[in-house]
Amino acid sequence: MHDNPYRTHKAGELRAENVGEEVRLAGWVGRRRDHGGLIFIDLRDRWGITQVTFDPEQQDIFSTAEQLRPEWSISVAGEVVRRPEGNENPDLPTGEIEVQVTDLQVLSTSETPPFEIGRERPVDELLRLKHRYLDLRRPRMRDNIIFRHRVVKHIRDYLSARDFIEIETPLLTASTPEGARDYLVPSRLYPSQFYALPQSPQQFKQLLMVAGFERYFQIARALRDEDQRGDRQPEHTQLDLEMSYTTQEEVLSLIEGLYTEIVEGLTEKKLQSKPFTHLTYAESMERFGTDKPDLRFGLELKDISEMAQASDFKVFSGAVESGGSVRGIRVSGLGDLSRRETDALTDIAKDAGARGLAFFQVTEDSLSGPIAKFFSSEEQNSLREKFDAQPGDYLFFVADKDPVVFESLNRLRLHFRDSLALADKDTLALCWVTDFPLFEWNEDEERIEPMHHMFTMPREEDLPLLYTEPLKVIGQLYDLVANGTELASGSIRIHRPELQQKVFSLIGISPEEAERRFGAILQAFRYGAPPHGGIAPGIDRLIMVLRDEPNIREVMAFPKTQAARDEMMDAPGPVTEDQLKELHISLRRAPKDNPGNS
RNA sequence: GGGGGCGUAGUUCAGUUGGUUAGAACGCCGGCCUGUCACGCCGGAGGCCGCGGGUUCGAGUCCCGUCGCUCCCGCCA
Repeated sequence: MHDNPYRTHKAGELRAENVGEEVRLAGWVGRRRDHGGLIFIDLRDRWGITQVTFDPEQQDIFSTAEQLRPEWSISVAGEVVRRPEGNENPDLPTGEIEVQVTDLQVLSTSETPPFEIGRERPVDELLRLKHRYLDLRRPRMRDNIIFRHRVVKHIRDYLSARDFIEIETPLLTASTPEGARDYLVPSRLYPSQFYALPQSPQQFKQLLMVAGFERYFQIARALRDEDQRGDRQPEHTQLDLEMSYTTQEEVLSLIEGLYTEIVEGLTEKKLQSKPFTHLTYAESMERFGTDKPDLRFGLELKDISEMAQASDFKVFSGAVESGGSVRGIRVSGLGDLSRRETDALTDIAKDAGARGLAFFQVTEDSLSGPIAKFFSSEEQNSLREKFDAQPGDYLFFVADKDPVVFESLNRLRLHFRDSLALADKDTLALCWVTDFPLFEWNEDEERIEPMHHMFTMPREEDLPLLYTEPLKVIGQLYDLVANGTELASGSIRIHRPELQQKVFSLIGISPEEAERRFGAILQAFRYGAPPHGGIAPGIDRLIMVLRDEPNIREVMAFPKTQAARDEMMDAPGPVTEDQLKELHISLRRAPKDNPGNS
């Protein structure tokens, strides 16, 4: 084996036991401390930092060292020496030693970077993205990307050890107008026709089950042409997974084992519950007002509809009589709220569609607040008991249709989580939410639509309901939720063509349309399709949660801006006339100049 | 598509009721310094106040427009 001309060791690995060794290191100049007669450089590579020293007795080297500037790429050779007594740096793994440089090679110089690499401070997002290669040198980003690799490697090992095989599915495929907007790719060979980039490999993985691979996974890119969020990018990565002859319980325990290993093996976080909590959709809504509850803290919803209906407060009784409900939460530790503060809380409820927010403050022997006068002392006492309320607590209520009540109380609950710091950030509350309804009612279009996707298998015992009350059918659907973030979503699939046809007809897809849009999968199911099911955990969100990152960009090497631009490569951008001609495309208007700051 | 926040030195920010020459810290450049590790000390350079228009004797500051970044709603089976 040839000796590497640049280095013999990594900058993070030298320790006291290496003292006396002749080593060579390569990396970037980090902070430099020039004392005139002695120069210290923090040499940084992917693995860490080693302090190297330059002594004026080596004249040539010393005068070169005086020229060194941050982010120059250098290689140095020298002896590992123990630092003088009292000069160790306990903050550095390599802090007991340093390298006395006897040879210095400048491999390349650097302009002054647009932002400091070694200092953790906020930098304008656009500047970071334009110089992503520099942003990625910063320890936070470097560690996130390396951590991500370790998680993905663990996933591959875990699944490979259980007979799963990784199979790639196409990036160029057919458009499926249902769901998110597709990214389209024009076809050169077929004028006026387009490929679509996959929103997920859903149909391919089911076809792989028909093909007999039994256990498939893929670290797959999924693309959706929709507007961004803090946890949504145009392309994201999911662990796509599917099994034949399986059950919901089997899928859940497979993923639970994987996530337990990842959390316990790769992070400092602790799991709130092992095994993970299981909630039905109905229970999750009832207790938390959402199907992705943060279980690290209380503030659970309670239903007081019965009492509210009998009360003199028309807002309450009216809501129940028109088919809605009245629910509330108890919050401690708020002190005395000012008008401004209660208004702000009311705005949170209103943003979620509520018409207002009713509240009481609990006193020594009753309730106080603007609406307390509508409630008899018996009613006030029963409210206090229902919520186990102590003096000083606040009770907040929303009266409306159920979806509005749930959404507004959910938002209030999350607001108090953050404002009162109720959730321990080192705890990971992983939770399965199951038994989702198969369908939901679309108010706008006045039709039934699938809650998850149209290939989901109903519960066996609910099959008859498909013909009588389809909205009551529970699907074999499951989500994995971590601290209020949805991490994964999956289902047992339909594998019998006639059942699939029934579901299509319920959601208004004719046999002809079904054949046209889902022909391959329907046809495949006629050839002895095995029962199968799977799940698709999002990788980016998992890394976000495990690294406490507030934004998905922090866990992706090359993300796009909120406006879906790649500011480094300057994409999207115009193409040449020739390219357009080959694609049989003529533009209605010339492309805008690329946006800039001027 | 809608709403909020932001845009001032290379970077992060401050900038009073509109008022003379737009500041700080870090970074950068130069000098001094042999045990620093956020090294220290001295000195210096660096500004189309995002862009365009308006109000005004006078605009970083007020108004209108526009561009960009960002957060949220819609959207995302």
